[in-house]
Amino acid sequence: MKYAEIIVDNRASKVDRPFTYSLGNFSCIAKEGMRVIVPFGRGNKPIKGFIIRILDNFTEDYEVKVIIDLIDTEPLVSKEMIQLGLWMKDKYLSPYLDALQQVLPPGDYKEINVFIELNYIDKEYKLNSDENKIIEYLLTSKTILLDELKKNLRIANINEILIGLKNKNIIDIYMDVKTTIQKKYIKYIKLDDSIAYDKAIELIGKRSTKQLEIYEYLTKVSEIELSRLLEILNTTLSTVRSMEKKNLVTIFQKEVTRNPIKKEISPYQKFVFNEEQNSVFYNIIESIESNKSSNFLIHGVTGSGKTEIYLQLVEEMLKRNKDSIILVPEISLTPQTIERFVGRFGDEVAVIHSKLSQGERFDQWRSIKEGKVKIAVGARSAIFAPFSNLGLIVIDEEHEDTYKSSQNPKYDTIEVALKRNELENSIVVLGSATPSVETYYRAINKKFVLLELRERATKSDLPKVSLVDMRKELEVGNKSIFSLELYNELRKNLDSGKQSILFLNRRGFSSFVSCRKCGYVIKCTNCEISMTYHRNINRLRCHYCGKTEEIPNTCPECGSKYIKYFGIGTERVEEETRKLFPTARIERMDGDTTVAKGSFEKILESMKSKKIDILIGTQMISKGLDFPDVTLVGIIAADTTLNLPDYRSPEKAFQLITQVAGRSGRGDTPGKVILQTYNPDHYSIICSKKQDYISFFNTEIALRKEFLYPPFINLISILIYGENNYLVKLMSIRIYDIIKEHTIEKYKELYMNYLIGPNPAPIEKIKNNYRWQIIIKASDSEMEGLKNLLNRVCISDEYKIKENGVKISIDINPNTIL
DNA sequence: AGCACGCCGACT
DNA sequence: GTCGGCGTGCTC
Repeated sequence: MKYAEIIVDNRASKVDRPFTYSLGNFSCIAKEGMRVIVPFGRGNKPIKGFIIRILDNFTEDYEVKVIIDLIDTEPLVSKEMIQLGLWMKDKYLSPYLDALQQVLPPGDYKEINVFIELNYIDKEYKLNSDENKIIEYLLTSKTILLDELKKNLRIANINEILIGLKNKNIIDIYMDVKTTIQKKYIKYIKLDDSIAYDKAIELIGKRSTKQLEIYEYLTKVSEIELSRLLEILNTTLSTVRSMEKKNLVTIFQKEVTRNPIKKEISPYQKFVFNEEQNSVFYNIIESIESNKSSNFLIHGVTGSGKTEIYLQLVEEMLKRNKDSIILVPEISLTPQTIERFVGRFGDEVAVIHSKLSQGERFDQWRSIKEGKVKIAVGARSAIFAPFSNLGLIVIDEEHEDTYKSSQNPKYDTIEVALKRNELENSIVVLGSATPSVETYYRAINKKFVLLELRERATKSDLPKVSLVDMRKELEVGNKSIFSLELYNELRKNLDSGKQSILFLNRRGFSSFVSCRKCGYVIKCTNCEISMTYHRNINRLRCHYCGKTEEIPNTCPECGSKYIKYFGIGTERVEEETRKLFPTARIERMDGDTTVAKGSFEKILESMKSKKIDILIGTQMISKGLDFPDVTLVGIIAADTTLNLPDYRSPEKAFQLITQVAGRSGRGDTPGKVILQTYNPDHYSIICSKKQDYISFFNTEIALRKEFLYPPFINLISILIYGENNYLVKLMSIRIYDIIKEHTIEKYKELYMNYLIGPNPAPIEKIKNNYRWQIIIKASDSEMEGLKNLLNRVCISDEYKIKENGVKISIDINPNTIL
C-alpha cells in the first residue's frame, strides 16, 4: 500500500497544503502529476486533487482516507516540472495552487478531459473479457471520454487495462481541454433573392442612391461582412436597415473560426559570424561538448548580432535532438525576433504569446509536450514549456522587468531558468546590451561565463550621443520642447530622406494639471496619482486605473481660474512636431495608439516601408526594432525615469537611454542621438552619453553596496492593502511588531535599518485600495527562517491578526518598491 | 471555501 | 420540548 500527498482543489488559503491519502487499489499505477478524486471534509465530499508526491509508507498519527478514483492514465506533467512548481512555492511564498498552475497545462487543468480512441485491432493478440468490453464499446463510436467509459463499463482497475492496450498500440489515449470560450459571430449581409430585379428597383425608388449602390454591389458579391460593406461603400447602418425593412436584404450571423491568421513569414537566411560572434559561439559550444553544465551572459552592444548567435545555438541543439526555449520580453515588443526564429526554423517552432486564445494556447502546449516541436519562443511563461529533452534556454534582453512576475507566484524568470537547468541539465544563455546590475555582478563573480561583443555585427559605429542641457536652452529663451540642436538635426534628416525616432517615456498630453495659485495637483480619487491630460478625448485620465474625468475650469481647492497643464507627454510631442514640420509624415506609437489589434504591426510595417519620417513613441519603440534608415534618435526628456523614488531608477534610466539610442544608425549611415535632460550631471546620464556600461556598473554597484541593496542583500516587500485605511494600518503595525519581536536580537547588530516601515507605500492608493508597506532586508542565509516566519504571520495566520477585507502581497526581491 | 457542530433564543 | 439562527473550527 502506498500513500500520496495531494493538493486539493479548493482556493481557500486554509487548505492550501498537502493532504495525505492512501492510494488503495491504485498504489501500483498512481504517479506524481496525476489527478485524483478524493473524499474531503467531514461530509467526505468528493473533490478533485493533484498528486505532488508518492510516499511508500506513512507514520503520522492521524487517520488517512483512501482515494476514490484516479482521473488520469498518465501524468499531466513530468516529475521535474512538479519539482519546479514546488520549488517556486517555497522560494516565492506563493500558494501551492498558483505555483503548480504555472507548470500545468494552460487553462483550467481540472477541466482537462482524457479521450480514448480506437487505433487498430491486432488479430494476433487475444483480448481478455474486460479488454473485449472496452473494444466493443469503442466500436460504437471512435472517440470516447475516459470518464464516460468508466461510468458505463464499471470495470475494476480500468486504468491499468487501458495502459496495457495503449502499449500494444490498440488504443490511443490523449488529452484535450474543454474550451469555455463562446463562439464568435460576425454579421453578414446578402440580397433576398426572392425579389426580382425590377421589383427591387421599384422598392428602392429613384431618390435612394445609396440603397441602389448597395443593391448593385450585392448582386456582384452575393454576400459580404456587414462592416466591410459599410466601409467600402462609405455608408451607414441606417441605410442598410431601411433596405432590410423593405425585405430587400437579409442580415445574418456567421460563425468565425478562430484560426489566427498566420502572416506569411519569409525565410531568414543564415549569416556568417564575425570574429567576435564566432568566439562567443564556440565558447558556448565547447562547454556543451565538455558536458559542463554552464550559464552564460552575452554582454553585447546594441546591434552586435546576438540573435544570430541564439539561432545557431538552437540549430546545434536540433542536431543533438535537444529542445530549446527562447524567451523575449513581451512578444509584441519584439516581432522581429519572432520572425527570425520562425523564418529560420518554420514548423519546428511553437510561439506562445499573450494574444493566443485558451484553445490555441493549449494546442501549443500540447505540441511541445508531445514532442511535435523542438523550439518554443515566447514571453515569460514560456519558461514552463513542457519539453522532455531540454538543452538550451535563451533569455534575451535579460534586464527587462517583464521577466519578474507580478502575480503569484512572483517568480524571477532567470532564477526559474537556472533551477530548471539544475533539474534538467541544460544550459542558460542570457543576453543584453545593458545587463541588470544583479546579473552582471553574478557574472563577475563567476556565476555566469561572461562573453562580450564590443562591435556591431555590421561594423557600423555606435551612434554618437550628444547631450543637451535643457536648462541652458531655457536661459537663451527657447521654451519649446525641442532644443535647437534637435530641431536642426530633425530638419537635416527630413531633407535627406532619413528616418527619425523621438522618444518620451510618458503617454498623454501633459503629465499633470495643477493650480498656479495654490499648487493643488489634480489627482485620481481612486488612486492618489496625478492625472494626465489626454487631448484626443479632451479629458483627464488616470494611468493606474484608467478612470477619466472632466477638466475643471476652476481649482477645486481654492477656486482660482489659474489651472494649467505641466509636463509633456507623447501627444504633446506629436502636436509640436506637426506644427514645426507640417509636411513630414509623423506617427505616434504608445499605449493609446496601439490598443486596436494589429495596429502595432501596422505602424512597424509603414516604418519598414519608409512611409513614416518621424516616429514618436514611449518605451514600446525602444526594444529590438531594427530599421536601417533610422539615423537620428531624439530623447525628449531623459529625466522622467530618473526621479522615481526607487533604488533601481538610475539603472532603469541608463538601460532605457542605451536601448533607445541603439535604434539609431544600424544601417550604413552613422547614427546620431540627441539626449535632452535637466540633470546633465547625473552619473546615469553621463554614462549613457558615453555609452559606457562598465563605468555605470561600477558607480551603481558601489552605491548598492554602501546603501545595502541587491545584489548584496535580499529585499522582501510586504504590501498590506484594502479599502479601509484604518484596518490596513492596524494590520501593518501588527505584522511589523511580530516580525520585529522575532528578529530584533539577531538582526539589529548586523544591519542598522533592516526593517523599514510600516509606511504608506509611495503610491498610497490604487483603485480605492489603501496600501501600506513593510520592507525587510536579509542575507541569503537568513531568508529561510524569515520566509518561515512570514508564512506563519501573513499566510497561515497563526497569530490571528487578519482583518476582514485586508489583503497581503509578499514579493521577494520585487521589481519596484512603489 | 464549505460544512458540521454547538450554544442560545423563539415558537407550534 | 424542538426548530433554526449563526459563530467557531476543521478538513488527510
